[in-house]
Formats: sequence, C-alpha cells, structure tokens
Amino acid sequence: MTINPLRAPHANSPDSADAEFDGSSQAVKAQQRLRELILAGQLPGGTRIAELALVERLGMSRTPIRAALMRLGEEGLLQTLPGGGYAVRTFSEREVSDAIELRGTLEGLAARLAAERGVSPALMQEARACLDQIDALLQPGTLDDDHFSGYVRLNARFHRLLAEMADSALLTREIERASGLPFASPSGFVGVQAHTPDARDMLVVAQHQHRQVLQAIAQRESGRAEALMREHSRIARHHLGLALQNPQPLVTPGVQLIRNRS
Amino acid sequence: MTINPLRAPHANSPDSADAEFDGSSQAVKAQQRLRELILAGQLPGGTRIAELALVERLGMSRTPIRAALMRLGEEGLLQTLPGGGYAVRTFSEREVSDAIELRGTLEGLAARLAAERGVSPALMQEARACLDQIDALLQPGTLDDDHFSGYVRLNARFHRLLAEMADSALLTREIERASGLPFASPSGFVGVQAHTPDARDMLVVAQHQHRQVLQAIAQRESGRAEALMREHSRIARHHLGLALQNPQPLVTPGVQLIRNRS
DNA sequence: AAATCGATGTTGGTATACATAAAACGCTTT
DNA sequence: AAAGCGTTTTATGTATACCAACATCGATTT
Repeated sequence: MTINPLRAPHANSPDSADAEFDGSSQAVKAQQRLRELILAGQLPGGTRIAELALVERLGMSRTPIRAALMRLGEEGLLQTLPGGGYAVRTFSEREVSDAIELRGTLEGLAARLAAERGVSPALMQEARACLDQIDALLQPGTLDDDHFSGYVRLNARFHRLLAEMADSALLTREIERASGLPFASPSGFVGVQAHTPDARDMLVVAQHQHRQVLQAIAQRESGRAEALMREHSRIARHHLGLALQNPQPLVTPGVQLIRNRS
Repeated sequence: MTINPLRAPHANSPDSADAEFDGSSQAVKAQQRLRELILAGQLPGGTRIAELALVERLGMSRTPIRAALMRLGEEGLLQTLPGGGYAVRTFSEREVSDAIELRGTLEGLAARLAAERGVSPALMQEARACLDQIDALLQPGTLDDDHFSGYVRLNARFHRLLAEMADSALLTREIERASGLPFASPSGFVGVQAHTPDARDMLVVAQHQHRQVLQAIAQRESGRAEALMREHSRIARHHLGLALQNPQPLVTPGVQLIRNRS
C-alpha cells in the first residue's frame, strides 16, 4: 500500500508554451505536430529526422516520438533510411499524379459500391445538404478567401460522406490513407488558382460533378457513379499542373515536397 | 494458459543463432512471428493481446513488441481496443469480400497504367516466363500438393510482377497492403478445392486470364487490361464462397478469423 | 441484491543505459 | 591535393525499471 509520494501529476515540460491542448495521447500529438512541421515547410524534404532533436523540439520522450515516426512512415510522409532512421520524403510529379489517380480510383470504387448497395436516406440527405451549402458559397459570384476555406472544408466533408456511403470500413480507411498526402487530398490544390478569374469556374465544374455522382448513386447507376468519381479526381491533377507551371507562393501545404523534374 | 519459459532469462548474444534465420531487427521478427501465430490459429480471433505475455512467449523486451503490435494494427490483423491495447481482429464475410474487391480494383489500376505507359521488354519477358512455368505445372492433368504449392508461389510471383509493371512504387505498396490480409491475397483460397475434381479447372481459367491480361497490356489495351484484372479477382471471391459453404479443414491460413454470419 | 469501494493488472509514457552500426573526423600516405 | 585508413562520435534499436491513468474484477457494505 505504498501511497504515492508528492509527485505532481505532470512534472515535466514546465517551459514549453503548449498553448494547444489536445485530449489525445502523446504519440498522436507528436504525429500531428510533426506532420504540421513537415507540411509547413520546416524540415525541408530530404532532411533526416533525428529522434533526439525531436525530443527537445516537442518536449516529450523518445517513445511516443518513435511511434509517431513509424506512423508517419506508413502514412508516406517519411521514408525509412536503409541504415535506420527516417527522412522527410520528397515526391516526383508523377508520384503525386499517381497518388491522385489512386484516390480517384478508390473513390470511384466507393461510389460504385454505394450505388450497388444503396445508401441510407439519412446519409444521402446529409450529402445533399452538404452540396447545398457549397451551392450557397458559390452563389454570390465573388469569392474571397473565407469562401475558399469554407469550400475546402465542405468539399472534404462531402468526400468523406461519399466514402462512408460504400458502408465499408476497410474502404473508408483506405481512402483516408490515400488522401493523407496533402496534395492528393480532394481539396489539395483548390487554392492554387484562388486569385485567377477562372477560380470560381473550376469549383462550379467540380460541384456539378458532385451533384451528378450523388444522382447516379441514388439511381443505382453504379458504372456511371464510378466513372464520374474517377473523372472528378482529374480536377486535382489539373490543379497540380497549374501549380507546377506557375511558380507561385505556397498556397498549398506541402508543395515544397514536390521536387522539380530535372 | 500456462506459459513455460524455455529460455534462459537473457541470452541476447547474437552468436547463439536460434536456428531461426533472422536477417532483421527484433521488431520485424516479432511482427513476423506474431503474424504466424495469428494465422496459424493460435491466438483465436477476438482474444486480447497482452504485451507481457508476448515478452515471455517471444523472448524479447516490450519495446520491439510494441512496435510489432503497432505495425500489425496498421496492417489490419489487430484492432486497437478503446481502452488501449490490441485484440486479434475478426472479419465478417463482407469485409473479406470487400478486401478482395479492393485488391482487384488496385490490380486493375496497375494493369491499366501498365498498358498506358508501356512495360519494359525485360519485365514483360519475366512475366511470360512465369506464366510458362504455371502452364508446365498445369500440364500433367494430375495435381498433387506439391503442384499446388508451386502454383501458389508462381501465382503470387505473377501478381507481384504485374504490380511492378505500373512502375509506381506507391501503387505497388498499396497492392501489397491490400494483399496483406491472407484471404485477400491472390492465392488466398486456391487450396480450398484442392481435392475436388474441379480443382484444376479453376486454375486453368485463372491462367487464361493471366495470359489475356498480359496480352492486353502488351497491346496497350488499357481498358481491357483493367477489366480483366478486376474480373480475375472474382475467382478469389468464388473460392471464398466455397470455403464458407463447406465446413472443411483449415486449408487456408487465417480462415478461422472469418466469423460466421449470424 | 445492488451499489460502492478497493485490489489488481495492463497500457502508455518517462527515463536511463547500452550495443551496434553508420557517419564524421582527423591523420597519414601517395 | 586526393585518396586511404583508423578512431571518435553519434543515433538507432533494444533492454529495463518505474509511474500514472484506467479498466476490470471481486469483495465488502448497505
């Protein structure tokens, strides 16, 4: 019955200004913060990641950092070095293109399965409501940055709902995985042309495809639903091309990880 | 259950060479052995995995075991429990079916990309040679167990070559991932009807599809190549149905993880 | 019998130590 | 100066001990 001595519940890290409070475990925190560091452009592509450096930087012990590194390795943001350890990964243009194609294929599969199996009215209604909100955003004709970030949020939400429609936890996980690389995600490059005259038009096109997919699923047209989702993903590839042509600022997190073809 | 410690408390010297060939780190060894334990039917589905039990059973410390558990969790063989820890996962029939469908879709994508991008003559030749070997196996008309295991090996090899043809490390990795669940793998259920009169016929059908896919890729018929690979995966689903109808012995590793619908 | 309370065990995390392999460094040689 | 070569240093992988939070289970109490 050793009553624990006066050990404070949390005695370490009195210095670091962790303004962020998160209810998750240390490993998850490390994973999130590390991902942010990478995508924000700290830790440029190719740099080796030393555990001990992160111990200082993140203010936690090696154990959760190790777990985070392992997860980020499987996630694809880090590559394991032959001699052990990890380095920030870089991506060729084709790898990014392939990642988008992969996501499109998986989302196409989800749409097809949803059409074949049918979707609960509640879920379908939720998706329609989501699209209505996007319509509202696109309405005014003018798009400020708030509208764009709103679109990004709603777009991600719609894609998530679509993945759920297949009612397959396996497929949902895999789609999330494929969308993990930031530039492969459905909203990865929408900010690319935020300030061009065509900015709104592309979103209108995408939204049209959203509507059509939902209609195809509702009418149980599985082949059409699949084809539409695949085609839909090519918008991201179009944006990728634009982003790589114009040497513009980092409107998209993680673009600096794409190495120039040379 | 009683666990007997077979080993001296600590024999970490690498010289002893425990008859097991271990080219890798402790964590990888733990992962492999744990996977074998699960697929072999020790550790039935649903049982919670205690780290300390594995410490005794595998003869290593908690650190590599935790890494192995994490990896197997991402691999899908273990599920994380809400309160922490892991349990051996079980799969519904539909989950297995979805996993096969997913693999077929990914392999279809690989075949399509291979057809669109073209394949190096060397790789194509290697694949043809692989199919020739399968043909030779199927020749005699009689199939003993040796022939079957040979088929499994060659079949896995062909599917691996096919994944490589897309020349996309990302896609190759994802296909391997999807084939990780043993019953989702290309050769998962071929042993199901090893001792039925139709045993050989199904392999002949599969082999025909192999040939056609290779031809489609060589002729740059991407749509056909994709459709063929998708259809090819349905053989596995057919076998799954057979395996679940007949209450036969465990010809396939991991079948006991599929829970009866009820 | 139901609810409360405490004993027990497990996990996630911290800290520390150490062995090995790789990398960096300095020194020597050609 | 370039190329070796050996040594030092560093970092990872692993082992081990410990702690706190949490869940489970059983016993006690009401």
